[in-house]
Amino acid sequence: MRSDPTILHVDLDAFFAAVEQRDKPSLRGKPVVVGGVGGRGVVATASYEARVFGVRSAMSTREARARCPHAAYLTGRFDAYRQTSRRVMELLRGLSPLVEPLSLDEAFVDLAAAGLDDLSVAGVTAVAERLKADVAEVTGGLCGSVGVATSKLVAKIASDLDKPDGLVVVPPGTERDLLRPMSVGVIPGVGPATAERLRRAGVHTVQDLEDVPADELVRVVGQAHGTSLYRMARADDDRPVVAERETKSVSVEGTYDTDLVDRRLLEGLVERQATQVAERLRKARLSGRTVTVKIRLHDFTTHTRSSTLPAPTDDTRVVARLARSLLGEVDTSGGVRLLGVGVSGLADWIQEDLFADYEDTEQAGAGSTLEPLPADALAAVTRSRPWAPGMDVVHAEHGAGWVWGSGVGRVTVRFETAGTGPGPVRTFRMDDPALAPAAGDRFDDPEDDPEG
DNA sequence: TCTGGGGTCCTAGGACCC
DNA sequence: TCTGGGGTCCTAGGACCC
Repeated sequence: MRSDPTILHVDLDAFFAAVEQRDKPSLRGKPVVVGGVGGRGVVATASYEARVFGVRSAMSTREARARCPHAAYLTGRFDAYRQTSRRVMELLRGLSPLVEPLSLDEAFVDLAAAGLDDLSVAGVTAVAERLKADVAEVTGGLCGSVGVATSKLVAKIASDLDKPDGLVVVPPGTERDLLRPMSVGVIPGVGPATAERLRRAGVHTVQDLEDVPADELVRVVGQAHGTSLYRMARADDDRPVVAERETKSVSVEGTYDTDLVDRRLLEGLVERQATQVAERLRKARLSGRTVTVKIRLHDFTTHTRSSTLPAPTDDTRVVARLARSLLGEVDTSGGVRLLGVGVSGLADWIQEDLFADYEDTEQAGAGSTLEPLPADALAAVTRSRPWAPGMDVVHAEHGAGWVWGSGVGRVTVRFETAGTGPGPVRTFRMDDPALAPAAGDRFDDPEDDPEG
């Protein structure tokens, strides 16, 4: 916790709905609900006019319609939201170089990095007031609620206290008194499940939480959560504002209006999602090793199946083939309501580096000096693990490697050096096109095989 | 026909290695 | 030959956030 209130949290009020009302004057002053409008949609954001009728985020659209039939129900226009968000984030970065976006409509700003002379309560209040006016100006009239405090925890809670269009600065030294009477649910990370566990232990307020010893908290909610809660209960939070955060995973999922049973349809959908994920990976210049499919069945039970490749990929065919194969490991005969495909284990080396290697090899092989791929290279074929489900494993005499590209009469293999990641790329002549392996196939080194 | 989509982080068990 | 601990990686599931 800092000695001055230098952490600012901004949260744009009813953001998606506010953008819609800004862009469509006929919606101003009226209930607006943005979210899924299909049979299984949920509310992403309700305007304050709709909240009067009890419409809330995460509520099913069906229920929202029952509560507020006369609202305008809109699907999201995310490009517009992103554009507006970008303007706000740029504004914040003009205030301080240290800005941590949490989502399109929320960010922390580190005022200690802003070069301000006056970090008193009055000083940061003036800064926050000016910021709110600037937000309205760059967004075309949107409101943001602002909290300023000595920590992320308290700044975030403060921004929520006077919504909409709020401004709360918490004077240093008053944090614990502010939190004590509040429900434990105000602490980020305490959701319904944790709140229920705490309730059963007799803990309802932050004050109650303060009275629980650390080891008991760990027993009730686990190691990481318990130690963190022990500190949060005391407003003891020194988490820094972090500007850059690495992407850890990329995924696409979809919920269908009716439960799907047809295998061919499911396979087609999963392949399409795999294609979208791979496209997004390439666009972001990322590649990843672990492919996961997510399957939510008719009864809302959710299953995931994942498989990790020896090397990262952003290749549509590799992701699609693996995803389809993982789908096959789950019994979907009762009907599927949601399907998803994700890639994680993202690599710190990017596509550009691979292309550099690949193109070098292509040029090196252009003079028809390619070595033939030995006939026995394709002797053994396995269609299951350990390498990866759905991938053909082929054996070569040239060490362990992955087929990186294959074309007519030609196959390119990127070899691996055991344990150290990507190795050299080599291209071989493929004399029998019928045997041509596909990208993602693995060439295994027979000398590694204990059975010879 | 209650329950989105895109993420992050944690836990727990097993494999494997030293 | 047996016992054992620690670390890392992988997988599955779950809680949580906006």
